[in-house]
Amino acid sequence: METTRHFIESLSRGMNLLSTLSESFQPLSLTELARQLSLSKSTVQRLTYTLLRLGYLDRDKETKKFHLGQRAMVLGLSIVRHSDLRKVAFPHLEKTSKEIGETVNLAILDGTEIVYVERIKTQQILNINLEVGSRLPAYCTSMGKALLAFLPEKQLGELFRKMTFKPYTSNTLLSKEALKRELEEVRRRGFATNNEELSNGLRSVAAPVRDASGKVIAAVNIAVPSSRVQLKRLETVLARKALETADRISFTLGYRKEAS
Amino acid sequence: METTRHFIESLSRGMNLLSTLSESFQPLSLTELARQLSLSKSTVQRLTYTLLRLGYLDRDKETKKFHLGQRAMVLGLSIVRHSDLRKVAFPHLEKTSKEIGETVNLAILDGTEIVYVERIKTQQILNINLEVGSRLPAYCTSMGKALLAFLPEKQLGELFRKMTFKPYTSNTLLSKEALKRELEEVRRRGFATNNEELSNGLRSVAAPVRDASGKVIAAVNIAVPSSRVQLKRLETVLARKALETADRISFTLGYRKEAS
DNA sequence: TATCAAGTATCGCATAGCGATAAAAGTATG
DNA sequence: CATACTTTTATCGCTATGCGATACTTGATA
Repeated sequence: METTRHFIESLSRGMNLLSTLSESFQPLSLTELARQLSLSKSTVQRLTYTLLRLGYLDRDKETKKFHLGQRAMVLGLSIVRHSDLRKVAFPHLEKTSKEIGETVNLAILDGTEIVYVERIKTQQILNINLEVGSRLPAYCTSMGKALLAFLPEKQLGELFRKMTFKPYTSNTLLSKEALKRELEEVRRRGFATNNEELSNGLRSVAAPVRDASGKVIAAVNIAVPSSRVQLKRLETVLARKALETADRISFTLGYRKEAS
Repeated sequence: METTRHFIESLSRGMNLLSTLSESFQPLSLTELARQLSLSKSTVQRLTYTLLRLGYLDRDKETKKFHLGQRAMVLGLSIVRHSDLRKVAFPHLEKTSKEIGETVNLAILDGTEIVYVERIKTQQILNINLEVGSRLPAYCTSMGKALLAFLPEKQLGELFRKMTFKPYTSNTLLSKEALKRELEEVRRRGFATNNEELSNGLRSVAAPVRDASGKVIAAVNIAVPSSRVQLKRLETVLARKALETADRISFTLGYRKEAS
């Protein structure tokens, strides 16, 4: 198959534009979009014209900046609603949260970041504000590490090339070598921890969720305030809970351990 | 401006395909997509190839059917997360739900249907299963009627042409004439009711939410079991609550009544 | 085994989409 | 208010991109 003649460049560009705007915290101008997408202004003009016409974008009359339109909202809601992963995982997450009385999360990997798919929050106050759709760096989050650990070597190598390490706390891993060792530990134990690496006062433990083919597609974690949960309890009791939850979800998704 | 030369047909087709699949309850084959989209198989082959390559679609190895991919999930989550309407409305919905102890919803109009944007559910059991992203016909729902009532004549006329009326209950409105009279009543009173028109045992009252320009962009409703709430209470006490909630959201979105 | 349908692959073609550019509009400054 | 600069809007020649028709392969069924 002549693959280059099957790839529609203009569709790809349109999707990139929509994705860029969906991750932007403020409306963007035509010139800024052209800059971020490395496209000519006239190309972006046509892309935005098309998406405006279709209702995926809207435009502020005064500032001329673009933001997402109603059809994008409808699309986003439909996508999230029909997500099998989220539907399957929700009852399991809820069960675990009720059993242990802690916040339980589900996330997927996008590039070098995790994206939160679902959150079951307890009433405890945590000191970072997260919601469904929030993104965090993978390297200093338990779910991120659980996802990175089971990537194919080649893909992991590519992501390493893109990673920049930032010292959030004195515990944050700051080099590829340190992260590699950590990921080996994750593979050995089957779960990943975050010991105040993203934020002081926050610990978590995560386990990988597998689909029917055995591929790790998501991660579940249990997040706790450090003041209440010691690292030892995290790595034993709560790790077991995270693993059980991930296994239940994986089973519902069709994963069978014997088959791998 | 030469608008036809600015509209990118292939981008439009790709968005339509993605939208179709996001609203489908099961995976779709290449042939079925071509049928639904009225495109040639080879065009759909290229569209799907592109979206597969970008990660927006995935494909089952055995059935060859397409379903949404991980990047679609990321996109959907980002869109929903950054929705101003939802962020603005949530605290107001929550406040009202706490005050009256009933289920409160927010929805937008897409074609002849409403799409649920947010739901604050109480513990009471209701006999239809709805979630964020769910769609219902506009003509027999209070939020649908609140949205239809304030559409421009031309747009409303176009939607009337697309509507098919189905007798969900003995109360369901079954003709354009009846719906037109109902929408006049909505405009007169400023709110819309659903008196067991969609489902026996269910009543609701809805009020329109306006953006800064005064355009009705969403609707809020309060949904109750018929057994507990008489129509008279719905049209007085709860209608006032719905209107107040909608007004608070509208105000936060920048709508100023004096300006219109 | 023959038939039919779905999926995959090819290719000629013309117009769809591109980018360079010009014109218009908006903003900032002295 | 004039000028300079930036952004947005509009135009147009050009070519390669995307199209659809079609052929080929694969899979299912009677």
